[in-house]
Amino acid sequence: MATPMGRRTGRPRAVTEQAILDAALWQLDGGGADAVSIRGIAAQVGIAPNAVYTYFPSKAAVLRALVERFLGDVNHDRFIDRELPWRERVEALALELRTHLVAHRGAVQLLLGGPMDGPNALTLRESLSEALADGGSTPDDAARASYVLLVYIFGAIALEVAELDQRRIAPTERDRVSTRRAVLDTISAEDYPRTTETAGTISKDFTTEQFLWGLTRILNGLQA
Amino acid sequence: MATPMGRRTGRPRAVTEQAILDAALWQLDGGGADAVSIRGIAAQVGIAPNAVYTYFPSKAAVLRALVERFLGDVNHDRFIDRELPWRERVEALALELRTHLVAHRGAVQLLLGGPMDGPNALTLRESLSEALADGGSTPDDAARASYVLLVYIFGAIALEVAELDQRRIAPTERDRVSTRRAVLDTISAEDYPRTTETAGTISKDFTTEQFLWGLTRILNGLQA
DNA sequence: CCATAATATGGACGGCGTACAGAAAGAAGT
DNA sequence: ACTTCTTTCTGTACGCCGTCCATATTATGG
Repeated sequence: MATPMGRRTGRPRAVTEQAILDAALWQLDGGGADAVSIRGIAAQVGIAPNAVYTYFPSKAAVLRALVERFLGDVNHDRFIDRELPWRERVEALALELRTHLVAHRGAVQLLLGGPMDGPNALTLRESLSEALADGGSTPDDAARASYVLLVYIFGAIALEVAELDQRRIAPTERDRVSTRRAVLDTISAEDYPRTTETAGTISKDFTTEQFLWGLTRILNGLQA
Repeated sequence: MATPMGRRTGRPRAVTEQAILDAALWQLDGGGADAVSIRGIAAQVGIAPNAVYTYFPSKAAVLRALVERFLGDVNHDRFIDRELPWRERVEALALELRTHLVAHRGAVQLLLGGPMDGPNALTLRESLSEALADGGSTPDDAARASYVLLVYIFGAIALEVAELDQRRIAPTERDRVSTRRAVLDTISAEDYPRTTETAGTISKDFTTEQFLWGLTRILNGLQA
């Protein structure tokens, strides 16, 4: 009972949860959500696959922690500044979220796959709701409106990256299928573009404009 | 060259593509998108797993066809009726889509996972865009607006079912994880509710109201 | 120096998608 | 009717996955 705190005894850990999440994020960026595997993570950090279960109880838990980390990494600076008009703040946050989602585009599948109930997720929803309340909404309407906004932001990126991932055709696609029958294959994670390094090239042109167009319309509707 | 048409020679097929998609849909409803497996489908229709590859070139192709079938099953009746005011038509379609998505809630992951480029998907987008054009939008704006609407509809269901699936805790969740460390597990497809039979119970209460609230606000914003 | 406790590893199990080779089963040509 | 051809189906196998069990490792507290 004399030890200062925390870990008392036993073999020291070889890595950290953060290192594991780093590896997971790397795999996510490199091959999409399906490419995140316990075995891959373990290989990357240099431990046996099952050793991961000392840090997280299951793969699902790893993914949940990854989502939390992702949400914790979005830049809230411009959003926190309560001097700015509320719309500007909301738009800044939406764009910031979008930027991060495009940079780690595999994350959107994870975001939409689980309930947004982690601390960072709740903080995000809450502060978004606050900003909308500053715009004159009742607290109840602000909560609803923040939900609508989150749905739009995540949904838009989901459809966008789905369209982006399309291109590639699977290398192993024999025409076992008889004669005609035009069912084709699409994505196959063959040389998935590591978006962390190419983020700028995608977003600038059409899609951000479309995204902002919808965002402002929605905000118009929410304000009235 | 004398045969009437279609299949000319060879061993007859044991099942049909539709039977395979039926089985896939059954698995989808029973265990979510992750529970759809080639082996499971094959077992259900009574063929060897690899025989499926005579009908579809890959699992991805099966899922794509499943999405198309899903979209083809939505009821367009009230939507097609050009006598109704455009807003009513759009709302009817949105609700119809929502109903189908809640009935087969595993489908939303598939919808958002791939590009919406199948025939039925394009038809949907196009006719939605038409209705919006009836509301006075320019064709360009109507296309953008229909995109926003689809994003909202799919995104809303995605977040909704994510929250629904949460509950269950994994049966195999030892506390290997040391001492505290509060990372829990969630979904585990253990007795996944077969939504086709329970569809009515979920949607009626809070969520449809919330959905409609957002929908009308968005339509307000799109109209202005 | 020993007991204890946390962590890491080796190995295995069952399940997945799917590739390959060969067997089955009708249709067409003689 | 027999043979050939064509398509589909099956047996088998490979590599990958998540995760469990038993065991070995390596610290700390007495």
